[in-house]
Amino acid sequence: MTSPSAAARKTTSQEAPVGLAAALRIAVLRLSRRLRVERSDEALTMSQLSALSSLAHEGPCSPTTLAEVERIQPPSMTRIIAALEAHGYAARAPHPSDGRQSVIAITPAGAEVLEETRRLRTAWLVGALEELSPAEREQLATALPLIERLSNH
Amino acid sequence: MTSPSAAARKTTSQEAPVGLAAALRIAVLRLSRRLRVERSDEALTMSQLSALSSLAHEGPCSPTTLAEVERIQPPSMTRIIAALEAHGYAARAPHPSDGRQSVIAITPAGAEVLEETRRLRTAWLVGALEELSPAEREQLATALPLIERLSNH
DNA sequence: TATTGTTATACTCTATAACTATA
DNA sequence: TATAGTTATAGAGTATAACAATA
Repeated sequence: MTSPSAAARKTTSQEAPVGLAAALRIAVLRLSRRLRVERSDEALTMSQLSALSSLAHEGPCSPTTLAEVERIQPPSMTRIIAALEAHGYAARAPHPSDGRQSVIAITPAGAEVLEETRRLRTAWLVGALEELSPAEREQLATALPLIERLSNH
Repeated sequence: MTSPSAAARKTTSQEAPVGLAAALRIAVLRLSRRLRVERSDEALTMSQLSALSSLAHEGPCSPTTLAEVERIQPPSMTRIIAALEAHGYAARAPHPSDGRQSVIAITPAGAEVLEETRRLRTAWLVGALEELSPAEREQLATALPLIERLSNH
């Protein structure tokens, strides 16, 4: 299905939006493939960058909390944090009162690389977005919170 | 970044839509995670289903053509086709005039499972979409072709 | 020589199960 | 006993490099 949007649009206002679901699934798969390929720098992977971004947003928190925010399992987060620590972009401290927990915090280097990587990493996507018209970018921005709501369903 | 849409909207109509790019990247990563998790049946993976869908859309074609349509490298497509053949959902025939090429075609069983899996696989997403209003689904359907254009950039 | 496709290998991302340490 | 986190292991998905067969 090279262009599933026709089927998507057809069923939009119907009661069971199966066509829209199928088209969205494929569109998201393909764009995520492209985004993985188009990371030119080798510093941070997408998952690491997303976790670092969440860490900046949440403030210092436990690995489990971060796993919940990222909607992955704790063992997966263990590996991501290990990579961020190895790069010096996150630091671990013991929890003041609960010896089982760790507190993960973003480092100044992490905050710096986050800002810089955001610029570099999104360069391809920015280039692609610049080929859309302002009105089309507005349509995309309108749809983004809807996609976020789907992820939280 | 739990809700990047505010930043996204803010920069939408500016010349360099960096905020929109960053938000879209994260939204796509998270929704693709959810979609991977929410495949309850174990019959076909997302990549296999997408390839089978492309095969149905393109008609019989070579592995290289299919790899180009799916925007992955030929060795990756080799594995996907092998899985589809093992399931009996795709069949391989020699090219009539070029001995180097194979012609891959979807089988009746493949077409059947494609239709059935589409229904089952998208059940979660359909459920999520049904919590949007018809107007919001319309907004999403409007944005979908834009996402497709980004993937083809 | 150029093209098609496969095999070999490696890396990322993620999961579940089992374990340790602490509460 | 329950919770936080790690380690061990496995599987999907993808890539590059090297190869074989054919044009």
